[in-house]
Amino acid sequence: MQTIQNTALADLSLFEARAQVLRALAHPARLRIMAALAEGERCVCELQDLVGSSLPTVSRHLSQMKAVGILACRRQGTQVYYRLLVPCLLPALDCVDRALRADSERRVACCSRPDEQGGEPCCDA
Amino acid sequence: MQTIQNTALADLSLFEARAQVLRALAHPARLRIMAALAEGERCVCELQDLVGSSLPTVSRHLSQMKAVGILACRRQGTQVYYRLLVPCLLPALDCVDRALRADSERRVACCSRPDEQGGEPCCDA
DNA sequence: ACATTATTTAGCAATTCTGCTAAATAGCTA
DNA sequence: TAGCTATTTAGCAGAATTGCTAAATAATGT
Repeated sequence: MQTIQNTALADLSLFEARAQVLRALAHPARLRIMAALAEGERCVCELQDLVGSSLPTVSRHLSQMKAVGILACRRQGTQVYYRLLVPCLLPALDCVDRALRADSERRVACCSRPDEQGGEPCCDA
Repeated sequence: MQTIQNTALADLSLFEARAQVLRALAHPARLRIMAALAEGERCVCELQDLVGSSLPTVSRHLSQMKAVGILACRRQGTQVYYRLLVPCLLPALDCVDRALRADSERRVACCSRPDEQGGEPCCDA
């Protein structure tokens, strides 16, 4: 019997694990941190300047990313330097940007009519 | 100047917009849906069987993904078929899987010592 | 030991997300 | 029109996330 879920789709924990990684990325401050770490390791205080939140908040963002294995850190004196462990995430985020561009073009294409005499809805239901 | 148009990603900073797309992915049910739609469009009822939640819940997951522009839908009779709009997200998710594998290997490598006489912490602080 | 700097942890209030049921809407057919 | 199926919307309660301040920990130097 061949249902939709007989490939990798049936594996429950895989999807949960993927979701955890994505949640660890899905925050503007954490994405800002990712972009900074793309250029090399940074200590927590440098990252605080970047994201502009309180230091404990930045520290927790870093912990969340470290907990799912996308960052690592090393201590040097009193400072802790974080670095990116999964470089392929950067091109993956590029795809997110492509999605954003495609979406905004689509909105312009279907919503920019001078007068609104049209009967059908702007985008598909 | 822009029309008021609905939403989501139009007037946000780049990092906020990216985060919204990632949040739209960061749920096991939605990732399951993504995997199914990788093989072609599916109607809502098929996807309900796949994720096993109530129909309204599945519908809302789909709306969330559509709101950020990664899915689109078309109506055929009483059914609504959803499809993937941003195929490059699939290899991007592969990178997430690589991150997961790397993380689990790292845990094995640093935590599997027969006896725990070691003084230093298992992984870096 | 004490002080200083850098970072993390605890704990709290506010917000957001999730999944449900009930009700509304959309399209089809008799 | 009414009746039927498929889907969406509304509204609620419970859970998770966020950002803060205050307190704890870590490494270093006096």
